[in-house]
Amino acid sequence: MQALLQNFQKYFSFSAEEWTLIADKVKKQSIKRRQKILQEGEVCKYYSFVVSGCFRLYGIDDKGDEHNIQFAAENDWIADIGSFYAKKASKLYIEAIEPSIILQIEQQDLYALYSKIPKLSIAFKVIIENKYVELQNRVLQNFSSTAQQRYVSFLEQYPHLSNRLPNTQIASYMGITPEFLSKIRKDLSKKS
Amino acid sequence: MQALLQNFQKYFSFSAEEWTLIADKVKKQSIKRRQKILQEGEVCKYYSFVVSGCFRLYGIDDKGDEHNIQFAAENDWIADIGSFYAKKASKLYIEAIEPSIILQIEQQDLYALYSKIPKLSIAFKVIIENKYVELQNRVLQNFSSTAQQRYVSFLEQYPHLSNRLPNTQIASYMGITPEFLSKIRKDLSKKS
DNA sequence: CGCGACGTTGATTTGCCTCAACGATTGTGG
DNA sequence: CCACAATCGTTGAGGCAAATCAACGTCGCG
Repeated sequence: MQALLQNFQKYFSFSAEEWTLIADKVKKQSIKRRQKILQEGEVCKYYSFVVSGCFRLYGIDDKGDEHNIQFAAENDWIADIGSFYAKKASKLYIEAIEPSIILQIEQQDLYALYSKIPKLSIAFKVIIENKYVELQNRVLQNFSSTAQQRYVSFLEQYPHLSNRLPNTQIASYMGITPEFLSKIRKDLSKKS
Repeated sequence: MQALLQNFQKYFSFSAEEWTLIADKVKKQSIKRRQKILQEGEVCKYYSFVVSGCFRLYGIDDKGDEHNIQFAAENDWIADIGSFYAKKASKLYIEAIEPSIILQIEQQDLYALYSKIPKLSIAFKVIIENKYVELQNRVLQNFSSTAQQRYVSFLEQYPHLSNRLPNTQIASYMGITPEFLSKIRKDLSKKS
């Protein structure tokens, strides 16, 4: 719970009373490796804060291939935003890549807190703004760089992820096949 | 100004006093075709609401090629979110594709309004959530479909854009060359 | 131990790009 | 109002980045 508090206070300071209100609605969960906290067809009921471990948000296409949209490790948030806010059935999955501990808050509880603590809605606005900018940069990069360049900048941008994720997952995030990522890695090792 | 009010009230109802506060900070602008309201290196000072006309948000890569990130036509919002909130120099451009009329609000004015009218920050949170979901779907689609499939769904998803945008701009949005889009259009016309 | 996830390699194929050229349309300055 | 330039859409030949398919070795785990 301390982790959540510290993370929030990076953006905004909450009073003790405000903090009590929030903490009251937050539930701690232990999640096993490969366990899914969201499946296609379900409504995404929770916004989840990762205390420890690592998750991926992904979709499955018509051919049955998986495509990673986002990773979330320590101090990051994860949810299917579209499903969460519209209360619509999700087309995505959220799965633990490692054994993890998370804090979850339900949609209606979060909304209730928004009206009691306006600052909280701004905090969540900031969270999503940052994620939006990240996604936007990713779209731009996908359009303007080769897979090799994108892989190198992935390593630079997410060192805390790249040294613990299987290459299969990184390939899926980059939108390439694991085979091709393997070739990229080979080429890079030759160069140095 | 009526356009803005109607658009806002789709999400939230503001009182007359709240509305006065907001309207007071909003400036109307006429923008010519090809005129830029944001250039690389500038800080994005304004969140802009499109009353009439059409804009594109784009970046230029190392090779000098342009890549469209987003379009905004009537009743849509446009800004470089990253630059706007962090007050950092933008790497992007916003350009009018048609002669346009917009309503602009400055960053510090918007922030001041957030604290006076908490509902407003939630409204802007909703706006960005919707844009986030749109971007996320786009990333997924780019990974799982061919350019032809993506073009067909672009036509379906944005009929109000596809019938007024030059194909060059659509190609740039899709991340393909105009030449290849031309071939896709040819193939599609054969089929039907 | 045996199975499934993971990483790698090679041969072949394909989706899309590059470059070059050409009409048609638009728009703009003289 | 015309002439010329710029933008736009299209076509074709050739090339490259990445996918596909198949095979194989390794490792961790039930």
